[in-house]
Amino acid sequence: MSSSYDDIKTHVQLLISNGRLAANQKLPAERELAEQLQVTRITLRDGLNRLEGEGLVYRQNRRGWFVAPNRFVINPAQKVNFNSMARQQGFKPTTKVLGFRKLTARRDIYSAFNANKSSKYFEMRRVRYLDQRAVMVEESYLPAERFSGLSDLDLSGSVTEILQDSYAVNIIQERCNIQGANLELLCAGPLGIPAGAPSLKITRLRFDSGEHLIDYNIEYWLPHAIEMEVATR
Amino acid sequence: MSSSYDDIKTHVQLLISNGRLAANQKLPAERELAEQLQVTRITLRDGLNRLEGEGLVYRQNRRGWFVAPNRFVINPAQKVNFNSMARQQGFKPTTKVLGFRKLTARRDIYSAFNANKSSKYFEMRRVRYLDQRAVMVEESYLPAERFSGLSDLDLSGSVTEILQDSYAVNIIQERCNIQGANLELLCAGPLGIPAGAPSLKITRLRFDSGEHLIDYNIEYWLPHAIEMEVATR
DNA sequence: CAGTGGTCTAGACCACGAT
DNA sequence: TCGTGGTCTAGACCACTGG
Repeated sequence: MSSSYDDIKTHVQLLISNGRLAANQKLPAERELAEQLQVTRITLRDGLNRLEGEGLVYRQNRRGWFVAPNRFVINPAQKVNFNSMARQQGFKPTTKVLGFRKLTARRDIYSAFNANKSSKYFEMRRVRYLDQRAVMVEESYLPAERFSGLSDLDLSGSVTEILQDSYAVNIIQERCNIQGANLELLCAGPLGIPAGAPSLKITRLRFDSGEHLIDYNIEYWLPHAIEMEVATR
Repeated sequence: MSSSYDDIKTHVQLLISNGRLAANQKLPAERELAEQLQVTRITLRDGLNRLEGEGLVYRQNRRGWFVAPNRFVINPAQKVNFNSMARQQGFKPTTKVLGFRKLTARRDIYSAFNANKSSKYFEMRRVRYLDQRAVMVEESYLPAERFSGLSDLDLSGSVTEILQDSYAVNIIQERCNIQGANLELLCAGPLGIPAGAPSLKITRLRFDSGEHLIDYNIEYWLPHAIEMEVATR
């Protein structure tokens, strides 16, 4: 009843636990592992995909397979600050702004804002890293006329803080939707994985004290890099 | 830049949207689809796996591929009642009890209960169906001495209601942890999918008014059968 | 029992990363 | 440029499902 997957798992765990490989270090090449295990590359890759699903390893486009570190814990029911949460958990967070532009938004966006088709929005796209590993791509949409001058500010930090400090807007309510979704090329690229790979898609609608929608936010997380905590009473 | 995946997706979407195939109906056999598309079975299966990731189709062990219905919306931050929520969304929910036994619990369980190694628990395992499709396996652990006689009750409904009606215990607080996890055979079997398939694992710690842990609950959901809503202020 | 999906072999070519 | 991962071909055998 032992499958070749079990062999692969055992083998990789040995490589890791022998102390030879620490978190974020690269595994041997697929062809070499397949040789060591006497299986075909396709079988080996099936196994690695499963190990990825267990959070043991992760991949990067055409660079190889790496030992996965501990999961990052996020709390979607909080006005999270990515940077401080990451540091609390012993990660070194960084952010790269992929793009910023003004646009007439897609239907799902302007209808969420309860606005009409011709209304203008800022779109901001960013990648978030933990210890140099890209783990999330984020798309934010904010009404353009309300936040004029936004592009002049430092956009690598927390949007919540920018809104507070520069526009005196406080987010006090959120509605999140969480689902598994495949990545389009536009998001898969910055994450360094192939298009079509699975992700955890978190859509946040963030409201101010007047119950007005302020920030329409979509996050695509590597599904095995994180776990979520939600507490309620 | 068109990949064979795009062809497969287009082809399957045509089959569905042509009205020939409604929700929960079976697709043609893999070999037949591969023939129609002039690709190998392994390539076709890669494509179907991706379509599954997009929530378009789902599989059942050695039975075939089916057209996926709409996602079921769950709210982990609520004392959910699976049956009534499902009916609200137009599904026909059913439940099967897989097993019920008294045991000395695993370490993660008795330590969550802040109890010692020799304490006894009831373990209840159930499968939940929506329109005959298995979508979730649930494992509940409850302290045995507090809920004696539990096995004599009807266990196919809501645990929350049983606790209320028969033991006058009210759940007023919950802590959830949500993560992607691969399925062990014990859970994959009842869901009709192969071991190692991905799932969304929701662990709930459910407390009464005295902040005592009452119910230690683990749910394994088909990741593409559901989406989650979380609201906060 | 026939046909299906699940798993595996043994190759191949291409595009991109590192150097 | 060389080696890597990403993708694909063309088969095979087994375990299980369904009639």
